[in-house]
Amino acid sequence: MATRDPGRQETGGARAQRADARTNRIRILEAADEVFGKGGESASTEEVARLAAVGIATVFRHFPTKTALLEAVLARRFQRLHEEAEASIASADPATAFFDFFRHLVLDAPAKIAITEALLDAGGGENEDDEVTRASQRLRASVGTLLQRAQRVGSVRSDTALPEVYALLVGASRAAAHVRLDTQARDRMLAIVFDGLTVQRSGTARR
Amino acid sequence: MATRDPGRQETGGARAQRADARTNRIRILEAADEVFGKGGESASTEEVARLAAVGIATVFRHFPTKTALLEAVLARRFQRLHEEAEASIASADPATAFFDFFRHLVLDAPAKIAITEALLDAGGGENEDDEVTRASQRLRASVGTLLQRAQRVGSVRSDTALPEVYALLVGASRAAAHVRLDTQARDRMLAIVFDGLTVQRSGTARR
Amino acid sequence: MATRDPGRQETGGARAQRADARTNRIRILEAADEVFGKGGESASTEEVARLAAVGIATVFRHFPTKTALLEAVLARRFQRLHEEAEASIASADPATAFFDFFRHLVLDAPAKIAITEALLDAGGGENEDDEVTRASQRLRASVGTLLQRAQRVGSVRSDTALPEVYALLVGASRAAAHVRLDTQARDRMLAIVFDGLTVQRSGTARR
Amino acid sequence: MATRDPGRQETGGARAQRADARTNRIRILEAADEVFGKGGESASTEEVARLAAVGIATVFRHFPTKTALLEAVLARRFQRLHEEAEASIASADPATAFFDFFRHLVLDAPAKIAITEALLDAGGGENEDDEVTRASQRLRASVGTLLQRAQRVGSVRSDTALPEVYALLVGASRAAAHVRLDTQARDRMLAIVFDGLTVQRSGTARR
DNA sequence: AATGAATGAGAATTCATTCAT
DNA sequence: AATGAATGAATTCTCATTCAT
Repeated sequence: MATRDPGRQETGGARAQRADARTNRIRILEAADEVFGKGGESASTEEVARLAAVGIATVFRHFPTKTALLEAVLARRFQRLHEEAEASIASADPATAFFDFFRHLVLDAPAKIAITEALLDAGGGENEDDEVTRASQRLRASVGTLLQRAQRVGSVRSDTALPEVYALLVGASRAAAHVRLDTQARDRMLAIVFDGLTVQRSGTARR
Repeated sequence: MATRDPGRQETGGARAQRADARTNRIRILEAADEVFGKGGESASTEEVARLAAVGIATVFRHFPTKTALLEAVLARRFQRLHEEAEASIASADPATAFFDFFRHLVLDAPAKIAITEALLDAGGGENEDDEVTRASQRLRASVGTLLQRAQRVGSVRSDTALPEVYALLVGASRAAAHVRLDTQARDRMLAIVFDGLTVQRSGTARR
Repeated sequence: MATRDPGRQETGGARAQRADARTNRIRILEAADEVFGKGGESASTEEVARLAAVGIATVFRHFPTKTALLEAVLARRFQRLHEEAEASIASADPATAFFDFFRHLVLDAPAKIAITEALLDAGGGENEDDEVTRASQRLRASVGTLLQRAQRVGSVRSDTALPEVYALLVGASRAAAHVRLDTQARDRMLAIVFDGLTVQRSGTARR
Repeated sequence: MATRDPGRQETGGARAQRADARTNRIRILEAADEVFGKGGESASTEEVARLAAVGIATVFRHFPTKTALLEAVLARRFQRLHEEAEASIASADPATAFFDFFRHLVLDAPAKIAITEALLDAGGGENEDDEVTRASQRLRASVGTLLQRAQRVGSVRSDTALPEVYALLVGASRAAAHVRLDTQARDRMLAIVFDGLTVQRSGTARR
């Protein structure tokens, strides 16, 4: 199904083939992202192959097990979020950067449910040394940077740390993804969290 | 396979047959709660049977499909939370009732991951008329009552409504269940949310 | 579910019970006749119990296996047809008796598909010595008598014998039961068979 | 499990993969024909796989449901009979063609019980638009042609039509398949039917 | 490197039959 | 004698993974 034009191999055979393979790899990853995004991890690998328009064996050539494929999808998602966070860090003032990234994640969550599913399961103190974990930790580190900078300029209360902020980010995203919220309710939810992140003194009487 | 332990009969022969069935039903539900709690809905019914120490057919006699079993488990969870919420309403002052129930849910979440999974997926505007939905809506209604009472006494800001509060409840629970948080981080997370729920004016400059 | 009034046992305990049992036996047989008639032998025994309004265990008490139940149903059907055939023999002139019985079976077949199913499978040279076989052979014998008498008065050609006549009877019934035939076509089918049974010399040129 | 006998490749390597699949498909169909022929539709798909010497999943790859497999078997049977009928039409004089085809079906029936089972259930006024129905109707149409031609040359009485003739064909076949008939009885049965089909005036006095 | 066919290990579900009351 | 619960074996179908081309 993939172009296997023999003529192309004449000049730089191996390279041509690899380009082909790389194309397929990406097609498969994108298909997998969509399929697992919709059907959860219990969606079938065959479905991925179909959407990617490659044979099932090709999927397994690129990713030796279904788990490997899932991990690659996750790692890619983490990587992207990490890059977005890094872009935020580079481009904007600390407060805007932090809150915008937070809001961005929450707003996008319903469209990419599975992303936040992934975020959840690969959050904090991992131990495995695989690509997913590393990508997840890169993202976490970026969020840490965003947080620190916002705290340094006084836009986020100083008596809070990354673990709970990350947890809130994850939780709010998942909530937005699963619970049906209209635009205004979602904004109000964010307002609550943002207010809570801004307030200086922790609540008094309520317990 | 079922423990036909004669010792069990000691409490009174007459209650036997029917009681046995009821016992099994509960054993199955509890096994299912645990199995689906850990493995998600994709865990196998056979596993449930094994844990409940009954034959597979017994599971299907009590719950004609896997879906029915899942729904029974969910409904039971919702019902319990609903009862806890109602107890809160009855027993405590509005502010304590609301915040304690919120905290209670979040603290228990890690131990009962699957509960919050369930909360997530069966949250808001349902349409089906099954037992799960009704149980879910009863819980939601209880939370609504808790919220209103806390607002009436001024312990929760008045410019917020059930949808986002419920979403936050769900989100915080899930976050606590999945992301590894130590006790202090968890408390700080709650502090942020509670502060956000307490503040009267929605934040100004940050956006 | 069946009346288990202990008071009734006082006068002639055993007898009373048996009457109960006999009633149930018949209810079960009738239910089985209907259930297997519609769903074929692959219909479930539980369905029979439900229709008979007895517990499943009661069915198995009366008929130790599903096969036994099936056989009892069959035997009963054969027995009834046998009785009808015998009644024909007793009451009518030989020609009418034979052709009417033939037609009667064919006309009734669509309503009682399963009867003819049974007829088919238990036709000729049986060897087992069970009740079904004996009942089947009684029916066959009756048809034999009907045939001989019709032949003796010259209404059926003399160069034909029971096996093929019985086969035709069975075949025509099954055809009428399964193939959708309107009334006229059914009559024409019978006319063909009856003409064939009447003609004296077997066809000449056709081959 | 599949006979991956290398010897089979001798005819030409290139045709391999696809050809293997086609071979398997046919093997499965033939196995299914036999298995369902003997055990009826309630025979198990696993049995078919075993007889075809392929894995169970291979059966389901070729025929996605058991029903699909059954239909394929039926369609194939109808198609073959249709082709035989067409061959008759092409090759022989009308009377011989008609009566030979009729006899042929009846003689073969005992060897292929299930064929006549199929004939029975998929005979006349169908409504579904699947392959089985179409194949069945092609056969029926062929028999219609055979009949008309035989009528046109006066070998079959003119006051009869396809429905009852088809029903007789089916009925005689089923009878021959199930009721144990020796050769002579079978011939006499055919003689009766053929005589009935030949006679011009429908019977007088008998009723 | 890519493909589609093949495969066995489950998974849900049904059923005849047995047990305890 | 009657009942309903319990059971394991069987059945249809799915899926990740391997093979041969």
